[in-house]
Amino acid sequence: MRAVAFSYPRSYRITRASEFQRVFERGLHRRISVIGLLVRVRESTSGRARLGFALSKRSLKRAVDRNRVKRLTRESFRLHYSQLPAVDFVILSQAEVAGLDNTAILLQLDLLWQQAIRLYPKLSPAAVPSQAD
RNA sequence: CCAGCCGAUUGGACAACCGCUGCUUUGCAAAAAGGGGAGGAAAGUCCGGGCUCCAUAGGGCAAGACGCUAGGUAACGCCUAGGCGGCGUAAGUCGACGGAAAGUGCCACAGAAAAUAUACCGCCUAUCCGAUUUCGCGCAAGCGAUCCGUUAGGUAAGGGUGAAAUGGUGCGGUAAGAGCGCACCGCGCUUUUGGCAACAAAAGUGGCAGGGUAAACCCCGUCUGGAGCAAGACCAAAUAGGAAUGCAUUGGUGUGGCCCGCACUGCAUUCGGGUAGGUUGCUGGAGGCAGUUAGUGAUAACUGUCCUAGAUGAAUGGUUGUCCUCGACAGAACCCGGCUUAUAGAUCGGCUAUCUUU
Repeated sequence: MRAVAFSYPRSYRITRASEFQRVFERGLHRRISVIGLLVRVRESTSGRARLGFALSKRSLKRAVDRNRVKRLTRESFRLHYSQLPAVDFVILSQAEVAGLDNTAILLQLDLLWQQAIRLYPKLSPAAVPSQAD
């Protein structure tokens, strides 16, 4: 049961060019920003939260840094998935991320998910925040 | 022992939990289990190939790359061996290392002169006699030499300039000088010997060509058709732009920088089409490892053995704990061979020089 709760299958990702375009459509998305990352968000058509990346070579020059951001974001997304609203997230990078270490990036991601939950309270699955651990 | 040179390997380890991914097995399916999952540079995209399509890649011009010799290779701008030159005591290492007696261009400043050479100072000879500094002879006039100067000529030994000035040193020679003559060194040419060759050595011969720059144009030799896996092939919603046959041969397009050549396009008739998306190309290969043989070596041949990433918004990870020397540069995207650049440390092998000891 836990294995199901924390998995990250293909259906949790944005895979089609048209779906990326939908999120980027002018005036229809919302923006969330934390240190080093910009996120564009729009209500998902699939009824669940999905994640996509648009990391530019200009902001993150080295492939190693791009991979690191993707892996950490995916990991954090996976662990917070049960609390997230049914929206599409597209992650854009800024050059400062390369200077942050893993724990700092994970901290920023925590802030990101909290903002998303506040923005879309109706779409979030847990109306009652689960404080029990 | 210390100081170096060359080559090679490695690039935190272990455990737990939570994930991702392709393969195999089980299963109707959902899923489960098993074992696999970044690099020496995966990088820069600088060369060379394979593969694919364009015509089967053909002719000419243009353009570009390369440039000591021989070999290796699928090929190369790579590698190996050798030659020559520079650096180093040495092991070694570095070199766009063909041609400047085919032509053109450029060479600041300085200097007389920078290339058909040339005479500024100096040196020497002759001349004019002007002057009379000094000396000799003479009673003197004067004569001879000398010095300062005029004119004509000889001279590249010396000075000065420069990155570079018609080869260097010595002896002879000369009015002074000069390859003017000779010896040795350097250079050119010829022959012989060694070497496949680059080249080296020896002998003879010529008094001796003539600055630098070819990463300036250029000349000589060798090589190169273009585009790239978003190549290309297949299945196929939506929408008509397609195919075959006949006719037409001017223009347009494919074609690469251009020309030739080649293909397509136009009209009629009959059939049918290929954008989103998906599948494939996609990893078994000029493959790795071990051995034997040939070769100085790069490498090749043979035998045995192994299968060792294949993603597609794009996996190969995250957290925690323990240990240590506290972890560098950095992430596959069709695949190989190189080159270049980045890289904390650790390990191994071979070699050189100095000192000490034997």
